[in-house]
Amino acid sequence: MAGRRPTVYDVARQAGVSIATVSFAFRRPAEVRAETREAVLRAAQEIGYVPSASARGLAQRRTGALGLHSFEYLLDRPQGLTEGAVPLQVADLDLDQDVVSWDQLGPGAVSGPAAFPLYVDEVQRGFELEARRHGRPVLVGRSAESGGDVTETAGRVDGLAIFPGRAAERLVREVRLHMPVVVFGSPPDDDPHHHVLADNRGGARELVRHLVTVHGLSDLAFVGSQAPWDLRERFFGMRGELEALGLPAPDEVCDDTDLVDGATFDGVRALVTSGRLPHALVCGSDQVALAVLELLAREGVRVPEDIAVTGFDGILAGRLGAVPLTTVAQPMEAMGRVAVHLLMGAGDEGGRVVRLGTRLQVRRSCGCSRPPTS
Amino acid sequence: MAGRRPTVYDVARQAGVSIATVSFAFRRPAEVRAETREAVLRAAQEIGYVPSASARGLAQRRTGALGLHSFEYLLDRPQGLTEGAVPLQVADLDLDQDVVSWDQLGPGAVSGPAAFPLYVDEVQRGFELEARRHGRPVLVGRSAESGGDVTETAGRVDGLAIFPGRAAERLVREVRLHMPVVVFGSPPDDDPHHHVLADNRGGARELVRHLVTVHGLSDLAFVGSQAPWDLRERFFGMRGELEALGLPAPDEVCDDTDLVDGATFDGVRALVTSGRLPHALVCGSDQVALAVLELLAREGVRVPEDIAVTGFDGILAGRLGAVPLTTVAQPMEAMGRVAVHLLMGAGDEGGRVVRLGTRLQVRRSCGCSRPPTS
DNA sequence: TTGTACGCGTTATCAC
DNA sequence: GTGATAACGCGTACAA
Repeated sequence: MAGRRPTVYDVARQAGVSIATVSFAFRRPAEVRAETREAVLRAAQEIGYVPSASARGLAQRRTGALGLHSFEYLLDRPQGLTEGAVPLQVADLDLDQDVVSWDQLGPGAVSGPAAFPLYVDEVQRGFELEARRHGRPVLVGRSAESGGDVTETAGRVDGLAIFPGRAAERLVREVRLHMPVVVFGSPPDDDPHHHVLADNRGGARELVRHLVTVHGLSDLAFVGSQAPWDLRERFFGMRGELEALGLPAPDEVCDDTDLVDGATFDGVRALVTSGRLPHALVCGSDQVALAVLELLAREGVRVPEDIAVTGFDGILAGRLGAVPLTTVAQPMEAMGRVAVHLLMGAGDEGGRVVRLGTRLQVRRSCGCSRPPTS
Repeated sequence: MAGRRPTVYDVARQAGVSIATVSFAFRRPAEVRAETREAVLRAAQEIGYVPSASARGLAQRRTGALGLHSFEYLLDRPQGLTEGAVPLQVADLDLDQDVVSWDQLGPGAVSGPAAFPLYVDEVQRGFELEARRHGRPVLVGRSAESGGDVTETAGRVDGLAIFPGRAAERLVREVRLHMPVVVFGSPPDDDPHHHVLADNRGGARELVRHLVTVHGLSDLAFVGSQAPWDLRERFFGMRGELEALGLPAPDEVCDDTDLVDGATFDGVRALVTSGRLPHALVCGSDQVALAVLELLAREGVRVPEDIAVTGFDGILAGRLGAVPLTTVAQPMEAMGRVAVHLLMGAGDEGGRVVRLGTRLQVRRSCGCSRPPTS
């Protein structure tokens, strides 16, 4: 297994040719005599030659790979929708047993509700699928919100898609990467990057229209931090639709909790204890909505009987709880695919903005008993 | 955006130092005078310097990344559990519209039942999480079952985990990669690779015990190709437990359909039309089980009233159908994490076998009405 | 502390 | 068709 990795020189010696011929045999097989080619390939096979992507990348000035970098705020527990989820500590396991029993693995081992793919994961899925269609390997990099790490990822790829996360929006705007860059869900400023985003305002408006016109709810409150641009857009969308419907719109969100470990949701909690609940809590994202559902359940508030709750994103976890979540779905796989498409478009010079439509997904948490769509 | 990428030479010139100093400023900041370091970093920032991983990898003889390569049989439609799923064709989209409406995206856009993460995806998730804990970027490569592509992935990483898929087992055994390698779910032969696998026999036995002792079912039939090693193990496990319980065990599977596009399941179909159904269909994997459930539903056979159906793996999709699937869950996230752990263990020389325990997940499809576990 | 020079394994441009 | 040989950008002895 170990030992020095064989190089073109080793193959050349083994086959009795020069390194140029070896390179040709691999890259332009047609321009090499058949027997020489055979000999080279056989030699390579025998000694276990694996071309070094580093050397190739250096010589060609391109790596051939595409990158996807996420800035994450829940760094080592992205798998947990709720607090307290402890990732599996592999180092603590005794792997030499005959069978490492399930019980030793703890909750981090299984696809429980805490292990569903989140927003980023579902977009990543589309990214990987599309990249594979182009024959490109994908490099997945993740980091906390410091800037250095993104160049770490960037150095390995020919094009990069970025999830700026909660607070890296400015950082991403400033970084200069000298390669095609796609930014997800971030305001399309005058930066040189491509932008792929969902129609946040439109989606929020459609959702609000449903709550108002179908369920007759008029007193809506928004839950979710206003730091990320897309959540602000959703709040604006909600206000815009309320006004368009002739209803009073709140000036502020009722709870701007940031979804970090141990988020308390004081605003929602205050509403509950005051006993003056609004008709609906419009949450800025599915993850926020799921946390709110959990909180309400603990407090004995029934959804949707006592109050409606909605999300935004359309992640799988929303379908699976005791109260399936009404939400605005983003076309996550499509967003990932579009990002690859933009990165592969060598011609254009960046700065494109692709806005994808959303779809209202009516489930139980808004009060619909027999959802028209699943 | 475009233009030549800045190098250490550019930074050095800009900062008025030598390239060695630039390199030091990044890699051993302590050994460089503070002001020089500042100057270098500022210069780098200004001109948008991104270190080339290719050059670095070449110089250090290691890339710093870990790889995960899957051989897949459903190459461009891994998202579909059923046939006919057509992936989104990004190239056909007009991305210059104000908003690309949802309807233009087609079914490939959304997390529908056809977009759930499959076995490979869930293991990959654990792999990525653990890799990030070690600060390693992950390179995801996928290919059909030809051998060349795996070296393509291998050339880019310091350690590689491989899903051999349906038929690449032998190929993987023969390839010599000169780096730590982990193989998932493949027989632990005398190859130099590490192996991470689930306790297939044990899991199958526990499942059969449940069917026999709790539900009183005795006539069990196995569904699923016997080409992959782990499916064979599961069939052996089933037979072993039946014999241990004093029941007759089938010599052969009742249907060895390979799960490819347009799989017909003639064996199952024959049982249905003959009217002589066994008590239970023990399927070799969840994906097979879900396809069988679909077939039975079309044929008007009720599950679990007319027949019990079980799976193996524990993928999310199994929880979500009309009839939630009783299955044997593998600790998929844990398997991914363990793989990284092994790849990072520089000391040992390969050939370790880690077998992880499974867990019976009782849901509706076996006939349990109020599942003891979710 | 900082600079010079060589090596890392490929690709590609030339001669032959 | 094949063989020398010069980049490619960075790390790092070694020298200064």
